[in-house]
Amino acid sequence: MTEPAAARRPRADAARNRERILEVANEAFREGGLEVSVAEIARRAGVGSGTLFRNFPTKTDLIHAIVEMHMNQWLDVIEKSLAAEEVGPAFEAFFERAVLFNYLDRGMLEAVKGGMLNDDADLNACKCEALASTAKLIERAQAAGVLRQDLNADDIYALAAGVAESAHAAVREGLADPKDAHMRYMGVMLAGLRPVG
Amino acid sequence: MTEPAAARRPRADAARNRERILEVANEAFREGGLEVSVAEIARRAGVGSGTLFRNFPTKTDLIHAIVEMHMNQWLDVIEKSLAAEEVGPAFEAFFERAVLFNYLDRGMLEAVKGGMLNDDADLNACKCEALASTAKLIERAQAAGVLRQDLNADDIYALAAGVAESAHAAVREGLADPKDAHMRYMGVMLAGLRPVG
DNA sequence: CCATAACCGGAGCGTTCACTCCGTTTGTTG
DNA sequence: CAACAAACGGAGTGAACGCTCCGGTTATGG
Repeated sequence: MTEPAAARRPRADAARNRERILEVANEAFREGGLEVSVAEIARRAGVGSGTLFRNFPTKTDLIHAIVEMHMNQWLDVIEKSLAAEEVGPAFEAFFERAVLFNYLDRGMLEAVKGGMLNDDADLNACKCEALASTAKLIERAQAAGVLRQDLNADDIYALAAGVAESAHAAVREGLADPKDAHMRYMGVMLAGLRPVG
Repeated sequence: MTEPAAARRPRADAARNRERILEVANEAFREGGLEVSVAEIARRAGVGSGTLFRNFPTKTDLIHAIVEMHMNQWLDVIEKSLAAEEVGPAFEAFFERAVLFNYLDRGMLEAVKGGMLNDDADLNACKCEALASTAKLIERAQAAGVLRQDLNADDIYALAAGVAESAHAAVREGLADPKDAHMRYMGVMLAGLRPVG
């Protein structure tokens, strides 16, 4: 009986390289979108492309790893929002963070728009968990009378992505400072989200 | 004294090919975005790539021609909206068309997001004319008390693009039928656009 | 300190893209 | 209808991309 999946700890330099690649790729995708080349990432990380592909056999694998990282961070955000006391401000703060999440990271935005969360089993699990938790948050807000009844968790994310896109447009046209452009249309959208009547 | 820019009328088949290329490219970019290859467009138009490049020396030139076409159509829409009688419904109908305009054409959306309207003098002129006319429409709506005061023409287009993006997200998640997805968040946005108080 | 396996870098491969070049075909004109 | 310029099409070019391969290097356990 050999040990089939012993998976001994990797060499120290290898582990360091893997972390550095993830770090650099995250930054590169955030600023330049997913079309940043693998060679460029390897160069910035100070490794050869061979090393990169040993850790992530395809570019898609690398992207998936980073997206999963972000999804886990996002799950934390949702949990913290669920723990908040006042329902109304909690929902508004949550929505702001959702817009910011979509606004700050070009790569993540492109990954979600490309349907990447449905391609991978792990990512899909994250997505489902996020949607379930978000649904709770939304139901509370609706029960408290601070959110329209005709919207579900998917709608909220779709709208957040839209506001982020509007913010990008505002930056492009010189209407807003990139630092706080995500807030430019927050007032409009929050007004639209309140119950009618 | 020779005639330096006589520009004699092109051959009949050449004119036909040029029109067919524009037609096919328009459809291809609308459905597939700007990354559709030039070879693919030539194939669908039933011409060689040489013929395509003789009419449009670069891919960018072809895109510019199509974008200009759409901008002229859009200028007509604005003029018609300005001619309408009732200010409130006119503005809402205009905003719906703006969302639809961004929703229906992937290529156009990408071109605008890529800042293409600023790269070319003709396109920039169209853009400026559109913004000026739209500003009139907006000022009337604001004067009639049906639109927030803190938004200008650029803002309205940024918001319309955002709603279109949200609609695409809704289609992706299976929330809406592609045929009328652009209407899914219209109620939310129009509520947000009304003056506060 | 040495043997060895794990790890490294980057040259090279196959593909795709925008774009060019040129021998052939075709519409036009007198 | 003939002769010519205009237009055609598609093979070919160079650059960029994701990815593979392998001879050299280095961390690590005994």
